[in-house]
Amino acid sequence: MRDPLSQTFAALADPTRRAILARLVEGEANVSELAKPFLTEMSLPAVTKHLKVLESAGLIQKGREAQWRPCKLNGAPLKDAAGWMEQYRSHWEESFDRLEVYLRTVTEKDKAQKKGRRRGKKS
Amino acid sequence: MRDPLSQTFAALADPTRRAILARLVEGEANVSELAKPFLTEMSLPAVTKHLKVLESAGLIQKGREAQWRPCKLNGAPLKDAAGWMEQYRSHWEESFDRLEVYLRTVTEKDKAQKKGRRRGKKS
DNA sequence: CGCGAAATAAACCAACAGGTTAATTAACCC
DNA sequence: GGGTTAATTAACCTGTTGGTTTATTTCGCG
Repeated sequence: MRDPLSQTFAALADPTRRAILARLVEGEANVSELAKPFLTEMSLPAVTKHLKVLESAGLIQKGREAQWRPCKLNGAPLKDAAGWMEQYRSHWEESFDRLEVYLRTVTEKDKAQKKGRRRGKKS
Repeated sequence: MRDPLSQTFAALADPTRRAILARLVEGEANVSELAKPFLTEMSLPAVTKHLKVLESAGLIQKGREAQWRPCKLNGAPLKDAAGWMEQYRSHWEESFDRLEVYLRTVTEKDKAQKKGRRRGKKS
């Protein structure tokens, strides 16, 4: 049993699960509705497993309504994940490396060279 | 070989690797410096492997200086990760569920007026 | 050169992830 | 009760992860 943050990131580290979460933004859906887009690539039990991963990471909550299991998104764990990332914002928001920046300007100059005269410096 | 986003999240889904990134915020460090805090829990080759995961996820860059491999943080991949998450901000920032909101207001009223009028109707 | 330090590579292993098929549970409806 | 649908469980398989220990590479230095 891992720590919650690890569990959250691990749950997000799969495109199927991310797609499920994305679908869930539109609103609740039961298992077979969620599974529909994936049934060409994988079986229903496979989706069930993905849902179990999401659920035990706390990213979704599964209810029960007769034979259906309506799933809904729970964003709470993302808060901690985003919080952890926040600490690195300055490292991605620009110029996380002077050399990188230097190379970018050089590249732009190369491209613009044929008639270069002060092009925009960031696309 | 997975898609970049999955790779990024997978790399973050381990506390050792997150700790290494956190350390790297302070500045560059070579492998044995990075490994030092973990050598009670695991061997050096284990750390090397973690670094390889981080590197192939693009989260660090490893240079070479004589027999040292100075590692530096590269925040770029976190940008996409944070970008993906952004879509869910409203779901964690509050009121991702009406019941939740309802309960919160109830709680606030409880705290604020210490003599409740109209308590919750469902447990 | 030869030694010591930094780091990686190789070979191996246990545990887990992600998928399968087949069987089972649970609920509805006639 | 029996059939149908929704979903899960069970048993199984394969590839990957995260760790180990041992050996090897690469460099600086006296």
